Amino acid sequence: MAGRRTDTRQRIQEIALELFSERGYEQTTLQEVAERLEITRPALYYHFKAKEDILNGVIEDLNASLDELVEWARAQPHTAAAKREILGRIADLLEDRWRPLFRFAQVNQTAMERIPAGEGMQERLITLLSVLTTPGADPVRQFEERLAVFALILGTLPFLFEMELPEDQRTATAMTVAAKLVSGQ
Amino acid sequence: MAGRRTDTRQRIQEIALELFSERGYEQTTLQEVAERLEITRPALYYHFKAKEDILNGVIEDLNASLDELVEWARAQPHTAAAKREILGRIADLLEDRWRPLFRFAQVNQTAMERIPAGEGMQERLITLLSVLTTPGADPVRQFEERLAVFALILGTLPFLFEMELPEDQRTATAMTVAAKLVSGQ
DNA sequence: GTCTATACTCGGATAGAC
DNA sequence: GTCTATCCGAGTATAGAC
Repeated sequence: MAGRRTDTRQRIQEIALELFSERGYEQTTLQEVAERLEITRPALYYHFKAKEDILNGVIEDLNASLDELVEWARAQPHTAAAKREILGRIADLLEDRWRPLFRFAQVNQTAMERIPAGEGMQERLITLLSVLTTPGADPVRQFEERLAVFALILGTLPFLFEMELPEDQRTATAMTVAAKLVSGQ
Repeated sequence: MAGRRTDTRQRIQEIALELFSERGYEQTTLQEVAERLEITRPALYYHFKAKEDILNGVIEDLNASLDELVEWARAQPHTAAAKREILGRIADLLEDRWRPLFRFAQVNQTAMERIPAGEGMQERLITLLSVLTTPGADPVRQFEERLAVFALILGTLPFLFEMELPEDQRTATAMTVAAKLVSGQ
C-alpha cells in the first residue's frame, strides 16, 4: 500500500474533497490532508502549487460535465416541454455524482469565488438559467423559470422539509414543483 | 483621534461587518479591522474574546429582529392571505437593514455554522418555513409554500436576472412570484 | 476600564537535499 | 516524488502602561 506513487495527485483530490466537504474549505488544513495520505505537508506542493489549486482541479471536472449539458440545452427550443427535459437532466446531474459537490459549492461560496473554476461554474449556471428564460416574456414569468433550477437544488437540502420524506421522494417533489414553474402552471 | 473612547465595541462590529461582507469572513484579518479603527490588533481582544465573537454579536442583533417576526407569524392563521402578509413582512425585513447581512449569511455559511447565533438564525428560518407550511397538505404544496421564502431571498441576488431591472422592480417581481406560490396560483 | 508591547502557535508556502 | 528546514502571516494570550 505504501509503494504507489503515480496516482497520488488523484488521491489528494479525493481525500481533500472529502475533508473540505466535512469541515469546510477554510477549516481544513493541509496537515490533515497530508496525514490521511500518510505523506508530509510540503509533499502536497509537488502536485499542487497551492491549496486553492486542489479545489480548482475538482471543480474543473464538474465544469466539464456542465459543459456537455449546457451545449445540449442551448440547442433546445423555448417550449415548456423542452424546459422540463432540461430540468430533468439537471436533476440527473445532481443525482449522479455531483450532488455533494453542489452542496459544497453552496456552503463554501467565498472559496468558490476566489478560484477560476468557481467563476467558470457560475458562468455555466447563469447560461443554464438564461436558456430556461423565455426571451421577451414578462419579468414574473422569467423569474419563475429561473426559480425552477433553484427548486431542484434546494430539493437536495434535507432541512427544507421537516416532513419525514425519503430522499428520492424529496427530489421527485422538487422536480414536480420545478416542472410546474417552467410550465406556467 | 488618538484618545480612548467608549463606543469602540460597536465600532468594531460595524467595521468588521463591512469588511466581512466585502472580502468574506475567513479572508478578513483582524489586522485589517484594527487598522481601520486605528487601534492595535490585541486591543480587539479586550472587547471580544475571539474573532468569531465579533460575528456572533452582529448575528444576535439580527436574531432579535427575527424573533419579533416569528412570534407574530406563529399567531397567524393558515390562510393564503395571511401567508402573503407574512411574506410581505419578510420582504420588509430584507429591505430595511438586514439585506446585506442575509447576503453575508448565504455566502459565508461555513462561518455561520460555527457560531451559536448562526445556529439560532437557522432555527428561526426553519420556524418561519414551518409557519408557512399547511399541515397535512401534500408534499408538492408544502414545498411550494416553503420555496416562496427562497424566492424572496433569491430576488435580492442581482445575477438571477440578466435582464436590466432596477432593484425595486426585482424585489417586486420576487414578491409576486412568492405570493403566487403560497396562493397555489 | 481601555489599550500597547511582546510573544506563542499553527497553517500556508518555498528552497533545497535525498 | 518526498523529505527537512525555514519563513511569514494570522489568531490568540498575557503583562503591564495609562
